[in-house]
Amino acid sequence: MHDVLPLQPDRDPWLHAARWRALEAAFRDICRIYGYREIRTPVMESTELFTRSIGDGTDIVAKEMFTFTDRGGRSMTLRPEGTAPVVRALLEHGLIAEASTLKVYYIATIYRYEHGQRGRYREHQQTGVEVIGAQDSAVDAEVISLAIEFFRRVGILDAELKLNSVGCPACRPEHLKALLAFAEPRLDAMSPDNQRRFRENPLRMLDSKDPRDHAALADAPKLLDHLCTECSLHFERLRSHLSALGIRYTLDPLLVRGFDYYTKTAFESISPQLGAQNVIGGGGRYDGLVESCGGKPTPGIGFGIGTERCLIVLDQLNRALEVDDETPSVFVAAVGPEASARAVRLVHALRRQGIATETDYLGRSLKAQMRAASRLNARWVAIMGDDEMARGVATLKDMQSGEQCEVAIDQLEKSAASALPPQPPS
RNA sequence: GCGGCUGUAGCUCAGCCGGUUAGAGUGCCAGGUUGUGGCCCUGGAGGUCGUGGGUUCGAGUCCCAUCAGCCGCCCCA
Repeated sequence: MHDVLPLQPDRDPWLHAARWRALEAAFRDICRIYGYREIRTPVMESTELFTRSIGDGTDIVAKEMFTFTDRGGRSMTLRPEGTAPVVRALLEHGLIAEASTLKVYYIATIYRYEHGQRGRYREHQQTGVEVIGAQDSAVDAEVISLAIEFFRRVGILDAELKLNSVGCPACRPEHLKALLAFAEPRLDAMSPDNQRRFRENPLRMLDSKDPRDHAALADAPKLLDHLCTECSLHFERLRSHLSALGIRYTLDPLLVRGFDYYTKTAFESISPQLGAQNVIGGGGRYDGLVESCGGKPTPGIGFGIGTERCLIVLDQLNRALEVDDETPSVFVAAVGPEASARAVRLVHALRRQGIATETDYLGRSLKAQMRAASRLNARWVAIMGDDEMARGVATLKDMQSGEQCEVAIDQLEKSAASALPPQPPS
């Protein structure tokens, strides 16, 4: 968990709220271009939604959920992922219709009970999309290209795409049988970790980092070699779409995702900037999920992107997102009680005209106020002291050129645009 | 959930084999300019030494616990 701050911290620029706004704006924009609409769902759901959809045996369900019992005795869980709640909401509101396609995006806070470290937080944010109702591999290509295009736009230029197919309920058991048969006689040669995986999650044996496991399983049966004709065809078409779009990827037969509901297409984007937490986005197809949530059999596909990880990658790459302007146009510097009282009205009048205006409330010296204005990068300072009060004017200083002139306060309040000197193109 | 490292001023960090008033840089405030920013000079404020116990005549320093952060594993965004 971490705070997102109003000013840019020296050490971790990515904690600056302005960067979060910029990244979210870029995501919303790319979603608009691709035709996705926003959905927002509650942060907590019935626990059963996740145990049913993600799968009992997965790490997330087994040990990473924030679960509690509410006063009515129901088991509730802070959402550990974005897809299941979206499917639940769309079903509940009857938005999933036959022979139609629904495309949504979300920006959501996600909770996982695990040990934090850089890039991995118990509370973090994911942006994601879901497409419900289409099984065409062209949709897989669209979803992947949306993610890639997002990375490109925000400046994550080193993202690598890994692709795999995890098959479907028709072909997966075949492969699993073959894998178990292959692995069993070799168990003694493998690491304790992999002996555990053999029982709990055999697919994960394949991407072990232990050299012993690598050697023992080098010739293990690959998922891709056991795909049924439907899955195989789907995968081939997706690959040809991706190459048509010029999207580069590496085939990773060992890529396995952490949720049980995935079928066919699985993909991940990784960035070498991140160390152990190098996955910045991942997703896949889930053709059985809608049905298991109580709907009619309906295909679906989506992905999630980690906001924190993207922002950290950008820090590492030393790339600054273009953030919105938070600098004031005018800083009103009043000296003395009479001028300060008058300044309250001037500040209000300027703001009414849509001019970003700041002022000082500490009764500091003019020098200190000038320094504050300079630090805020204010374009102009309106100086009001006893001299000015006596004549109903303010001294207007151009902080770039250092030139100053006098302007009637009344005029500033009525029409500041005409009173302020024309702004030179910056 | 497992293993390792680190917690001293707002920030980045010094602080010797335990020794008396805990330092620097930067930032902040003020003055030098009796009403004018950025540069420079001078001064000032600011610290429960993460927290709680223990050892000791004496603990920022050693020991234990705890919390937080970081690195790796597991897993994942």
